[in-house]
Amino acid sequence: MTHAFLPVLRELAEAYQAFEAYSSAHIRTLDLTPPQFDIIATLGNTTGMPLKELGEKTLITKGTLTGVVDRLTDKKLVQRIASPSDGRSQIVQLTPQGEALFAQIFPAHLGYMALAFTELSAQDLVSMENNLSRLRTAFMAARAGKEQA
Amino acid sequence: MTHAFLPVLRELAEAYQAFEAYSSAHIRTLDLTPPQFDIIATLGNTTGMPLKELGEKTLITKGTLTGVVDRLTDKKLVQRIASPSDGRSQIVQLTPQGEALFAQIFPAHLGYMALAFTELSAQDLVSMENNLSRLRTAFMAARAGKEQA
DNA sequence: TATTGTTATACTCTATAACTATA
DNA sequence: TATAGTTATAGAGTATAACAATA
Repeated sequence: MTHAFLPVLRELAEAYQAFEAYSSAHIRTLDLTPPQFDIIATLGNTTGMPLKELGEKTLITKGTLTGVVDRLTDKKLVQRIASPSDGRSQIVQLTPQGEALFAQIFPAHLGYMALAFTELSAQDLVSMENNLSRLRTAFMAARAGKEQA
Repeated sequence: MTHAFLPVLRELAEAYQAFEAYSSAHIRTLDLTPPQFDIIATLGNTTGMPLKELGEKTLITKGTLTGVVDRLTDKKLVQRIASPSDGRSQIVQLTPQGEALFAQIFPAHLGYMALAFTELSAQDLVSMENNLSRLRTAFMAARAGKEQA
């Protein structure tokens, strides 16, 4: 049995691309890019967080994150404030406009995504969640193994 | 039960990102980008194909594809030849150097990817493949539903 | 010395549309 | 008229490294 994992890789890539295509079609109608939406969604219902933490949650590296946050600042959706506890740190938070946008589009986006799941049972969802979690763990373990080698 | 699908979306995104991070770490050591590797892998063991077909298989749109193929041509890894049957069509194929590179790196990449699957059983793989296929189908059906609406 | 964030560089990909040359 | 591919445009994300301010 050689490379029986190949169909899994192919299906993973295709499932993700189908998700991404479906999701981003909606996001682009909101005049946001997927990374910008990710940041708005991450900052929603919080009082803000340092750029470092925002980068960890969205998997955007710091050099890139500065640019994405700049563009959201130009749109008046987020703002930077100095951290009270660390002079090196900038806290990013939604502006009132950003909060209003979040309150409007986040539920709408969930409703849009829900349309894709109407044919799947609760059992299906649990099974998928477990399988995907194991897959993620497998890649992370392999990467960690490579690092120490 | 509201939005029970959300963990599935999160796990899908994280599993894909873990896969992408692991896979592309190897690809970058080969001095290729992921789209470039995708093209080399698609052209390997073929006699070439029109840009249109290459775009369909790699999910790269035609305007972008011209640029990616240009960069691979600069590296002497692929070449364009005129289609014998359709004067509008260009066929892209690996050069001898491209074929040599494919023969060298494709098995190496499979071996690298296999390291991530050592802990998963054949049953696991079948289950994952089925779940991912259903997920992809769900997104594609939702997108098709939106289009006709 | 180490860390947070910005800046700079150079590239790669993306979306979109206009354009050409064939069909 | 429609299709294959190129070109043009403008943006947006990526990797990387050097840098300033602060810890």
